Amino acid sequence: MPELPEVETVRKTLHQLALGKEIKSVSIYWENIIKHPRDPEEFQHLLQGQTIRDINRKGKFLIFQLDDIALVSHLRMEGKFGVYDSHEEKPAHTHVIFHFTDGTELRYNDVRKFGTMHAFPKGEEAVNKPLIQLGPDPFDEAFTLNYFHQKLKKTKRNMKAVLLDQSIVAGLGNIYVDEALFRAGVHPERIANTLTLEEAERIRNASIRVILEAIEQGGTTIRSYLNSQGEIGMFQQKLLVYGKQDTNCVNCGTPITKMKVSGRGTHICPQCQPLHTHG
DNA sequence: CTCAGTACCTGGTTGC
DNA sequence: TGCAACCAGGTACTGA
Repeated sequence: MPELPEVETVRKTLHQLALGKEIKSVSIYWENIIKHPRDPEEFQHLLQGQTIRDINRKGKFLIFQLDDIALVSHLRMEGKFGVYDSHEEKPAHTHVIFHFTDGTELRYNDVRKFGTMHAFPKGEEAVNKPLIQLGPDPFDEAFTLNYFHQKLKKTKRNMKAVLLDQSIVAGLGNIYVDEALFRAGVHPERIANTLTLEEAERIRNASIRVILEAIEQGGTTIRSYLNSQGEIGMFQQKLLVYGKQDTNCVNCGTPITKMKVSGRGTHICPQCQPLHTHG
């Protein structure tokens, strides 16, 4: 469940469900999820007795602000958080449980075990990996056209790879990159340092719009089981190219095609997103 | 330094 | 039907 709008939806849900709860203890069933501190027992120790005071987000990262600790978590491909009563049956693939003093618990579930958690003394999360590497969110003031165009000028990678690079702009993933490039009318294999300022502006504007609309819709739910409340997104109804191969483009009627770019499944309208300008 | 390829995992789908 | 290969909303690491 993981691009910016989905993580933001999870954040809002957990803010409702978990704020003010005190962690009594932490159970860890797959240690590789815990990245910092290295020692899982130290991680458990840091969180014990801490109360959840706020829940923030940067890019695709959730940041739980506790009394003295910041817990930074990334859901990667399939990570999910949910708050449950402690006696509710524990589904498969539950790898970390934060037991609260009130008899409820926050569970981290992740079929592919790709997700990550980092715990830091409060304040240190912002100056350490992984957060330190992130560029601005699309709608941050820092994501100016000038900033974006300068970044594009410095690389010969294609636009798909550039928009997936979280150090340039944080929060876009495979779905929203395809949607933003389609709305901007730019082919994903266009080389970044060949883009005009006008093309950069179209991509920037499309990225911001797509992300904001998706947040309003509660994110995108595809290929997902019915799960915790945070997952029910509606933006899949607004997708124009992602997963739409062999359907007709809403602009020109040309069939949407699927290809591989930068190792990722990529959806385009070949008519609206030409790689080379014709006649 | 940049960048393409691979590793990390499991499970659903596709195709022989 | 059986089963191997491929695919999946992501990123860290490796080595050229």
